[in-house]
Amino acid sequence: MHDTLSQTFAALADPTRRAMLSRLSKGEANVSDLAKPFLKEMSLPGVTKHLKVLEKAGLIVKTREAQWRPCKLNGLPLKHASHWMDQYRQFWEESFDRLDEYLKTVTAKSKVKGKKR
Amino acid sequence: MHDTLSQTFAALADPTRRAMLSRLSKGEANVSDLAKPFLKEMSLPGVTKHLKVLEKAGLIVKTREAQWRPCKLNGLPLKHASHWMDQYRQFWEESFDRLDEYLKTVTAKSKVKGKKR
DNA sequence: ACTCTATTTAACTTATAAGTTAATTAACTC
DNA sequence: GAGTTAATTAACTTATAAGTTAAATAGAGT
Repeated sequence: MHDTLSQTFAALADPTRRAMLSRLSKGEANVSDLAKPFLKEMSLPGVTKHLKVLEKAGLIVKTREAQWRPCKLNGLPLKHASHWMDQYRQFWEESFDRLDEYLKTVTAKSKVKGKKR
Repeated sequence: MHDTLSQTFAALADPTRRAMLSRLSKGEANVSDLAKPFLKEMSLPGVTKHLKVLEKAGLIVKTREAQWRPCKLNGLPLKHASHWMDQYRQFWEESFDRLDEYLKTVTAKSKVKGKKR
């Protein structure tokens, strides 16, 4: 699937990539900076691949500076993802449960009323 | 990767599954209800598999009612995902760009100052 | 028990993701 | 131009995801 939202979520569905974004939220970093915390678990080309996924998803922007490739975070895809999630906010906010409970109570009461109590 | 956040994002990284969640945000639905919009593009077992992914990610809860399996949306994983994203909010909100611009201006000015203008 | 509807499981294929090592490109330094 | 550092590409392996068809299970209704 190559729709934008799917690409964004797919890119976020990996702890290594999320850690890279977290690092970038503290400021620009080049590839070897970003790789450093992972080189015990992973090869450098492995890191490059993760960065490619993030770049294709538009979550990072890679520029050129001599032999380095400074990367910076781009929030736009996160904005879209976050807005998509907002439509479900009622399903995790406490007020929803309360409203739900309230509506159930009301419905129950009107049923009793309908029975000419 | 079987960490919770990865599972959530992976489950969301598919338009069919997101459409199913959207349907469930309008109320409970059983498997065939959920399947209906996709049966031109996909077989029923295909649908079942998508629902399993959503269920394992905790995004839906499946119950039993005779031969039907009513599903309902569970917002908790979305809550966690949304909170995770919040740490990046500054990267998509306009105020960030402004702060960024402001800081650049300040820096530029102090450089001039440093030159004993 | 037979049958119909709803849903899942099994077994399989194909595509994609995630990782590797080895080789290559790019830009710098001496 | 030889060597060094930074990063990527190529070629490959292995694991997982996404889909299929065919068979099986679950629960009614007759």
